[in-house]
Amino acid sequence: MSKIERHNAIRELVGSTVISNQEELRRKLIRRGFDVTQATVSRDIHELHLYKGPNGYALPNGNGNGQFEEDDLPSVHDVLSSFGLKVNQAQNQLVLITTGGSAQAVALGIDGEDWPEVVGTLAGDDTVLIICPDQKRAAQLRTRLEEMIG
Amino acid sequence: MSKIERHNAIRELVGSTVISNQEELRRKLIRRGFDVTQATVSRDIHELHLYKGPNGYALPNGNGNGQFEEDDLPSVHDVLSSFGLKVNQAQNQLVLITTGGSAQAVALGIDGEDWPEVVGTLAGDDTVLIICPDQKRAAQLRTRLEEMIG
DNA sequence: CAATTCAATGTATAAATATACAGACGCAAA
DNA sequence: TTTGCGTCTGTATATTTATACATTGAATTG
Repeated sequence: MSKIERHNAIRELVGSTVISNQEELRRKLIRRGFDVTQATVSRDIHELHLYKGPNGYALPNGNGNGQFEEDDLPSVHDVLSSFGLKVNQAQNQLVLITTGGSAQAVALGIDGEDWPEVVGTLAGDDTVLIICPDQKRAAQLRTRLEEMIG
Repeated sequence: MSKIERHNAIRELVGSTVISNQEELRRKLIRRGFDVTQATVSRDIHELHLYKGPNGYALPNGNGNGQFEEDDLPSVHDVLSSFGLKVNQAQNQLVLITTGGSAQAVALGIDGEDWPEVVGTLAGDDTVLIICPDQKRAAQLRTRLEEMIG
């Protein structure tokens, strides 16, 4: 994987999660497939002009709006087939398991669709919580997501 | 000289000069009559919530970062009117959409109120999930939140 | 008054971060 | 083909920062 891709990943990570130290960032990068050492992470932080403050690392322009700009949303089909692993349902909620570090991208893909079955989404590292209006529509969405995951 | 005076001196120094590391800050404090060690400087930096970035240390608002003070809970009305966009309800759950990166500040404001309608909150980047005891109280809270958002 | 508590600080060192040096790789020129 | 150069990265370690523990001084308590 390229350095540019790694920088993009770092921007996304520090923009969406709290990263307190370089080791934490390094581990998250490894989970995304970037095999790097602390030295490389330090250099990346320098090159990206990141700040470190009370809440961890941050991007220069504040707390970093979402790394995927509004006009650059990933296709939901692409991200689900690439990163989606499994969907579990609990009443009106779906829990979507993704590959490590991909939850935010997947959530953005889902948000971009404006599906009526989706009230809202919440992304962690490898888990997306999807809130649906009711149980029936959750089941419908689950079927759709599972088809996309393949 | 008092700790408060030292903190004021640090604020002035990092606001007016480039301070790249704690030893440099320590030396400048000594020149102003504050006899301190690196450990004390580190503690001061933590207490003042300073950032360290490409140009050295900076004050919390120095780099345009809009995060709120940790020991100063934001007023829920302030954060909702500033960052709140929309509230959706699904059964006993409310999904509050915020501006990018503001979900945690908003959740903090809500948590600080100890409302009986709030069992708990979960914040992502631009989404806060609020769990309520039941559907009726979720509807009540939704109305209140929407009034605050304006 | 002595004892206790608390905040602040220094010392020593653990943890975090930066960087010198060497090697690998790709590319272009000779 | 070889050579030179630039970029990138890892290893080892230098530098910077955070923190455990002990001490001090002031205020409070019995």
